[in-house]
Amino acid sequence: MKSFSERCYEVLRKVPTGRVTTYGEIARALGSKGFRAVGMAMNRNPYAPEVPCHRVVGVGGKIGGFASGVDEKIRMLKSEGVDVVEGKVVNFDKVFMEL
DNA sequence: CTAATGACATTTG
DNA sequence: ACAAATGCCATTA
Repeated sequence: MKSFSERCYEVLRKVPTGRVTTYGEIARALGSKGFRAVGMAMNRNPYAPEVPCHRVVGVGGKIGGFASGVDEKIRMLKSEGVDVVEGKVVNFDKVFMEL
């Protein structure tokens, strides 16, 4: 029996480079509305490079937060081709990955 | 087992 | 449109 967090990692690891998703989508994909619980799992993130937790943003493409710092998260996204301005993802609708 | 917390989202002011 | 308050779920103390 896998914990809720592992479930998040499973779906999140499906997100390819240059693409982002939201906490709500992940929770919805798991059949739950615990957006916050998803964030907790991301913060722990035991599967560092395997699970691209930095590709998870809030609704509307808002970056929200990051364990290593929001700046680091934005930097990684930009490095993957996702443009971020003012802590928000540009072209969010285009980079958004629906689960 | 109960209480408190958090990388959110939605509803009010 | 922005800021603050409330509600939600799972995890941790």
